[in-house]
Formats: sequence, structure tokens, C-alpha cells
Amino acid sequence: MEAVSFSRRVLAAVHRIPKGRVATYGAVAAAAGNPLAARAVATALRSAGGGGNGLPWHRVVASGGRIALRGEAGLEQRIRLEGEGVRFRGSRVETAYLFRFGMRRVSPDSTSV
DNA sequence: GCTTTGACTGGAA
DNA sequence: GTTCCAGCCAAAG
Repeated sequence: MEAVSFSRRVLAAVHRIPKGRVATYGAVAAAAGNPLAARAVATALRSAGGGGNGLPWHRVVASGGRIALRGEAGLEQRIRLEGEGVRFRGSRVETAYLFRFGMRRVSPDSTSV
């Protein structure tokens, strides 16, 4: 029973992304309950997002760590991520910085960067 | 309630 | 390496 809307879960998932890490739309969609709803994640973010909401939208990237937005928006997102300590490899984010939901710390140093 | 849109994804060219 | 096509889902008009 989904008491809350999808966008709500998406926002919660995005908010769960730790600083200095980035999650793909597919990961957020999976955390929201539908791994195939990557597109819906973008729709929800665009609707709920927009700025001023305190939502770390810049921590959400496309598949492979690619920047989803184009133009200034994508550039700003990259700058924000770099400000959080995320490294870039050309036009892509390092795969090691990709955050995955449901990560269990099998080792005490697994979650550490 | 149907149609349009959109910050996606994976595979092929 | 990039670009294009088709498929998917949810929210807004």
C-alpha cells in the first residue's frame, strides 16, 4: 500500500544520498520501488525539485555517472559535486563515487571512501 | 480520463 | 568515443 506518491519516495531516496556520492536515476527509481521508472524519477524531481527545497538533486546523475542535464544546469551540477569531493573523469563521474541503495556494510571500511 | 511531456536506459549505428 | 531509436513509467495539462 503506497500511502505516499512515487515522487515522495523519490525525494526521500535522493535525500538519503550521502554527501560526496552520486546515485543514478535507475538506483533512485529502484529505491522508490520501480527500477524501470528512471524516467518518472526525472519527472518527479523536475516537478518537486526546481530549487529552494533543500533537495540534493545534483547528486542524481544519469547512467554510468553521466550528467543528465545539459548546458548550464549540467555544468552547475558538476561544480556542486566537485565541491562535495566527487571526482570527474572527463564528462563522467567516477564509478567509485556511485552510491547504491541497500548497501550493507559487510566490512567496516566498505562504506568509507 | 486521455494526451503530452520529460533531468532516463540500453542497445545499435 | 558519440549519436539515434525504441521502450518504460509517472506527473501535469
